[in-house]
Amino acid sequence: MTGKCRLPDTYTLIVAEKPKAAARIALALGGRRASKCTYNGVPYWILQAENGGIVIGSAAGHLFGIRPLGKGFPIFTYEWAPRFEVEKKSQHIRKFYDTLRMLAGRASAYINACDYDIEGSLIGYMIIEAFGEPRKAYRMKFSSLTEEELVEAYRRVGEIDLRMVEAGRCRHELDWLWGINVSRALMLSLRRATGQWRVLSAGRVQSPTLAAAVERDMQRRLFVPLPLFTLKVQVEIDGKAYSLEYMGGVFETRGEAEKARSALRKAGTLRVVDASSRRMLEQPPPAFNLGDLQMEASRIYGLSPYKTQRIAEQLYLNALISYPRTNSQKLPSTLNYAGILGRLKEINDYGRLIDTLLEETGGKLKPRQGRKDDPAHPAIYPTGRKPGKLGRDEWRIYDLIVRRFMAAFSKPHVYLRETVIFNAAGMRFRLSGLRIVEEGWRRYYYFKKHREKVIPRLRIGDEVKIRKLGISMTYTKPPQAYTKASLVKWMENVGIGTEATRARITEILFERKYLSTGPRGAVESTDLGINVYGFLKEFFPDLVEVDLTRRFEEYMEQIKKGEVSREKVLGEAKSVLTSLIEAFKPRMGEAGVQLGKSLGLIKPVRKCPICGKESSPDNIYGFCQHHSKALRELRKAEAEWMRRAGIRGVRYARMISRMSLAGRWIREVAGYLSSRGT
DNA sequence: GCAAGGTC
Ligand SMILES: [Zn+2]
Repeated sequence: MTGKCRLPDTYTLIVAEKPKAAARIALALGGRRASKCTYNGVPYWILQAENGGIVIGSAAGHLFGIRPLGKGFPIFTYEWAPRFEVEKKSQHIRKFYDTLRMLAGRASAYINACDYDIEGSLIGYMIIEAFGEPRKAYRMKFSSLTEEELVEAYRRVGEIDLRMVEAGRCRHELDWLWGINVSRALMLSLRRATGQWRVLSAGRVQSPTLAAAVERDMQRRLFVPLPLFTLKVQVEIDGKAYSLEYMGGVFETRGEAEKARSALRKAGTLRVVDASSRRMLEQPPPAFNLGDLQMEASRIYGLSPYKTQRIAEQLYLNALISYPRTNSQKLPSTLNYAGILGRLKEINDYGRLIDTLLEETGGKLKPRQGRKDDPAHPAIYPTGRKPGKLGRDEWRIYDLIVRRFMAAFSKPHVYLRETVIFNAAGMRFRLSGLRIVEEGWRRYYYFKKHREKVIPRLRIGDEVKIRKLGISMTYTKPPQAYTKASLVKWMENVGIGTEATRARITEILFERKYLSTGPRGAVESTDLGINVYGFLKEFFPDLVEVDLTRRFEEYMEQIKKGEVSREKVLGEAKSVLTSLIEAFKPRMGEAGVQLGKSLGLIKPVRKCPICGKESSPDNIYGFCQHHSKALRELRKAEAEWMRRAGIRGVRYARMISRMSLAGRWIREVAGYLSSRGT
């Protein structure tokens, strides 16, 4: 270390959460006077201010983690230790750790400048506690990394936020206590019953997510479609055929549909009672937050949310896009939009499009802002830096972000919704057309298809002849399957996990083989998943509820306000866990047998003739519990099928067994019954 | 080996 990289005799060490933030802080406080240095490849900055030296170093997220003290179950003893000692995969942390230790050794004061939330407070404090002196610690508070805000935050640097630190520690420790203990309960149960060891897990975020996925999949597997009838009316206008939509919806029974059809047949013609055209505006979508990006990448390219996230993180590290782990749909007003668009013009694909955008807006660049916000980061936007060679999927994600950014400045998409309403025999029918007036933002972000449909001009009083008239039988539809992306969206909507963890945590459920994906990315539950969910609901019901996160959040708020101590909250959690575990222990083996059976490790006493799993004692065919349930659902729906369509018995069973809309267990049971003629 | 949360 010579010259500009020699540490000043006295200096304040500013600890940032990540190198990119450290760079922004150095730039804001020192401008060109800040010298960038490296130690083991980790950057830090030195600058001389009026009131002494400043050194800016960086963490890389959490440098400390929890490890158990001792063995066994339950386990309530643990300690905080360097991350690279706790997790093998965290070796890259070491060089950040070493650099901060080196920088902290000779500092005379410390400023925690990590993100202003409980995690950031903890990250910075643990470093200062380990390498420095908490008595000389201060806190910088800011919600964005703009120069003005950083300068102001430094000027107003305050006392260290010990309560925030306590809340952060408490959150980690609570998650650890619940997660590790209940995961061990699962694994020990299985081992007690089968002698086998296998990784199983449960946690505050993953388990409610498992519950949501299993519940939805069960509804689908047990779904019996019911018949519905609609009128199919085709008219001829100027020699062209058009299909009309019956505005009364659907008929439940064939009888009602037939009555309507004969009335219509008698009328023979339809009279136009209303013809209108409505101008519709579709506002531009706001710039992406991570969840929206993951949803769109899944919808358009079939990319999993985790893959999308990893790509976005890489684009961010290559300075092509802003910070991606954000919930915000808002672009900062301080951003130089014209500058970014000007640089994006250099990229072939966007040159002409950006010309159009600048012309269209007349240079007035005001983005559409979304509703969702984030305490520390704006929506995702391109930096304008020209990308090198990107892979196919990398380009796709980058392109989505750029186009969505452009679209945010554009005008509404305008179209005409044309509607003609017909009447005959007291029934109403509709013919709808769509004409695009102005492409607007869809010119830039064209991934949502909008099809034009031309319909003839008609006036009130016009009569048209019915050309074809029929009844078609349709069916009620099962609830939509989750995809990985919609499961992540579900987590976002109920407020569990964070941008950084949601996709990763859903992947854990697939890794554990609790869930799998079927056709078109449909999330399906496995037998193991269903049984792990059953286990948790029975012995640790708190853990499958989203509400546990709400309770955690309330505790953290109370700790932040100083209304309750970390020790008190942890003490309560331990006592709740202790009593749940005491109730669970005597039934550990029995619970393990269920898990063992779901994995095929324990032979059933009596086999379900359909799937070979353990028979349910109350079922005359010897079906397992799932197929017994399916049988009950099938019987329940039979009366309804008879009433609506006059179908029952073997014909009913045969029909259902071939319907792809019917749930899998339902089809299997129907197939079994129809092959036996019952 | 088990969680969830930071970031590389
Ligand atoms: Zn079965």
